[in-house]
Amino acid sequence: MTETRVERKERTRRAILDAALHLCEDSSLVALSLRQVAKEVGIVPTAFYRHFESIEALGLALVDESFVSLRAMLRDVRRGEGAAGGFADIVDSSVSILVEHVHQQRQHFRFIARERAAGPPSVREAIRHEIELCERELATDLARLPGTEEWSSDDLRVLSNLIVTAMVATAEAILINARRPDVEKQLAENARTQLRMVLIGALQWRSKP
Amino acid sequence: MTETRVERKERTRRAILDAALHLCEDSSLVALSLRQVAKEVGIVPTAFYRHFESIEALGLALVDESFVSLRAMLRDVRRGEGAAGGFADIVDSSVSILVEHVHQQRQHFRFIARERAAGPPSVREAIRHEIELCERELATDLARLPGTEEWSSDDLRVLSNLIVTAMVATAEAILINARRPDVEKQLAENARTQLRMVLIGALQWRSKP
DNA sequence: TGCTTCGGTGAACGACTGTGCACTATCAGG
DNA sequence: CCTGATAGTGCACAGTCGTTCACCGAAGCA
Repeated sequence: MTETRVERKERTRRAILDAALHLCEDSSLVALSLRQVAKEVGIVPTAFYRHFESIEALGLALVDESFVSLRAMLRDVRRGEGAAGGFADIVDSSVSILVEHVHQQRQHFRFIARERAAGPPSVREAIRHEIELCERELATDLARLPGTEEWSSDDLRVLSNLIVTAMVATAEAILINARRPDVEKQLAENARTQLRMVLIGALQWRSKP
Repeated sequence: MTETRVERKERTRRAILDAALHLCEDSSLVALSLRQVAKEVGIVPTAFYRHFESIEALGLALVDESFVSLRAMLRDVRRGEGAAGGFADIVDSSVSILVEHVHQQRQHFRFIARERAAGPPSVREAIRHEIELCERELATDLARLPGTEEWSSDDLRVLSNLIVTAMVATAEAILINARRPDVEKQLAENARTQLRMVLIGALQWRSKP
């Protein structure tokens, strides 16, 4: 025997997650049927229930998994910030890392981008919550940057929200234009310009007392 | 007789559009069935075909209709800009108009926000195209603002994209928090702050030669 | 007035949906 | 080694789905 029982179960679970991720590439979770997933995995429909209570539960598992990818990206971005010299370097490396991760975890980013707006309510809620956490983290990062010493925490959150929104939009645009390296290069350059514009504005900003 | 034949037909068509819009409030077009719509309207499923070739065609019609609402908003924004005094006034009035229109045309904005990411490919494409047109228009508006005389057209587009992205995100957030006036007020204030930050950055910006 | 056009009807089809239940085969632990 | 747990099977059920077809009745034009 080469596999223990829990290993086999985990393998099937993974196969289900992968199948769902694959089927979600050009549709949404709400238009996904249990039977499609089962057929893709190569199991009988009822066996699905051995692993997930419903498609919605599957979706929540995919949210968790996808945000592992996203957080890995944020870790890389932070490491880049530590190594980089000035603002320009931070912007350049951060966008490069974004582009790279979107490529490597295309399915996860696509899933988040789509289900954020279209998934079952609980999935939407979960994604919204995770993104809010990311914004909060970014806000504390921004607080450490020179020039933001006197900012109110509200303003930090607002700036953080703007940056996250712009980067999410960039990721979506990259996903739409996958397999078009020229367009993608332009999108990355645009994202860098946007970040620079925002940071220039931020450096001039003074919070109201 | 109170109604001519074309009037009756148009009335049914409207009823179908309204029913679809209503059913799309908490689901997506791809999870919408022809029979649901027909039942909601009060006609037999096959009668649907007298008005639309498919659900997808219905979606494209809804895109057209929704962007009529959105363009009406942009017209109001431009009128506000003409009347307003300085940058601060423009920002304040623009965001107010956004909030107001999102309320008045809740279903249309919700539809765009959702199907933009989750709709059938042709619907996504149509929405993407319309938003791009809006960005283009905003770019020409920005070109008329004092301080952007020396900007490259690329930079104008990039700034326009950033602003549109931020405003779309604001509209989505308002839709999520509908019926919570306190949250909504905060969101509007955040949007104003973001616009001010961006404009401050833009005023300092100099395009590369 | 008579004929045509056409929005809407109703039955029928084959395919697909989620879910329940009884079953089997196999691995893990006593 | 035997026994209980359990991942996966197979069948069945009642719905819903999109689409077809022949048909109806009233509006509109001649």
